[in-house]
Amino acid sequence: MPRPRRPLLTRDRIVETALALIDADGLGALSTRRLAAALGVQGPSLYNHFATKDEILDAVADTVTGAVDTSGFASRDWLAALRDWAWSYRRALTAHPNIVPYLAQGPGRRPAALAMADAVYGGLVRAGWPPARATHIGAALRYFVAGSALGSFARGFVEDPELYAAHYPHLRQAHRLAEHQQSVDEGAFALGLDALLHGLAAEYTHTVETVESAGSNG
Amino acid sequence: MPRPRRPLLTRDRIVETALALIDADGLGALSTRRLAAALGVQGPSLYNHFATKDEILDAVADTVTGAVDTSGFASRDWLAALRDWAWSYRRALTAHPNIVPYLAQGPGRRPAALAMADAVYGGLVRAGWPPARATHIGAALRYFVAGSALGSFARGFVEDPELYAAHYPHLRQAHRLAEHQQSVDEGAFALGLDALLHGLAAEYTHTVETVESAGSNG
DNA sequence: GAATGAAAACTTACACCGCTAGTTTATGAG
DNA sequence: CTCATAAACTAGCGGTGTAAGTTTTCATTC
Repeated sequence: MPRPRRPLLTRDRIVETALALIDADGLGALSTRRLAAALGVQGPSLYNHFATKDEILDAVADTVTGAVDTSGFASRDWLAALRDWAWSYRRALTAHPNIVPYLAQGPGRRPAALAMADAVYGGLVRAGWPPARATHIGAALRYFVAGSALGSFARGFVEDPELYAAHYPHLRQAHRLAEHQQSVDEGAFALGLDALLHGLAAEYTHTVETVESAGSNG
Repeated sequence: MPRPRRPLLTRDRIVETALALIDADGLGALSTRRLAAALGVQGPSLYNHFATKDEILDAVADTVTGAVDTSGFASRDWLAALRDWAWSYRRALTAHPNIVPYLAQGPGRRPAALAMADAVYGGLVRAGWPPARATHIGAALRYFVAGSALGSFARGFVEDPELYAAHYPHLRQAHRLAEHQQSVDEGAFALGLDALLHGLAAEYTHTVETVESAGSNG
């Protein structure tokens, strides 16, 4: 089959199908040949649209990150905006958990990740945080969200309860975690996020409001 | 070469060499043939000592996790113990950043990860936290540490400053992040950890101390 | 001490992987 | 109409994890 009258592939169709395969079968199960087959095409044809497989994965990761809502930084106070963003970020990642290990390794050349970082940083600076602090806060929350989406505490626990009872006395009920995985993960996320934001709010009164009053007085 | 008089391989030697290769060249550069060559042996010989490559990686991940110090939970108050543990955990992971993407995906069948979870959970329960809360706190801190070791904010940024200036106004100086990567990451970690612990301390006075006094009064 | 079974190296080989090169033909621009 | 480009193809390279079977040594048992 030579060049077809209507192109069989588009970047969007490739990315869309890749994400569906990753969601269904995991990151390790995505090969260029399998992806091409799902698109009704031979493997190397993908290279007419992307230079490497990693470029495809970057595009997939970017569409996932693109679903994150940072609009709160334009309309709400910084604390509420951070909370909204963190939850939206978490929802976007847990909707496609299999791509998270790839996605979590830095923003790279992915526009959506950079736009997100830009919005968060800008919102915090506008709220009065010193630039260095704004960078740290954005990074800290990203760590927390990415970590929570990547390494579910419950996932990967073994079935046999005896194994835990014998060696790890406090994990006697660990096998129950699998049943409640989602609620454990969400509970841990909610608790950790609240604690983080509580701590940041305290820091804010010390750092920003003190500086502001000192500045207006001097 | 048939069976040698003295075994050429041991599990320990395999794990040690695998970690060295991963540290040097990254996770993706570790193949069974390359690992075997570094050990002076042919590829399939590894399968006399490990059933799969993943089993080797699990063992590597477990030795890294084994370096984490949880002794604080036996000797210090829970807040100090959590802080010590989190820093030790972070140091253990950042000493071998290339294995983190593999390691961060849950405790699985790795004894050191399970022992760590057991120590943290036990320490928190002993301090008076309700079991469910103890689970959540341990998970939340693990999210944060793993996320910080995995997805450095700075790593992966592109060289060209113009690229950022044009599209992401607030990230105008983002290219500088690469220069200060380590200090940004450590600063973000320190700030986030302090905020998290600050929030947990506040929660503790509400949850545990209130319950205890109510219990002693009732 | 001989016999035997497991252990630990080997070689060979399979199916799959990402990707390159070169071919063919349809498209769209001049 | 010409022609470079685009988008599909086929063939194939070097690499991957690992299964299968071979050989020899070690460790154990009679």
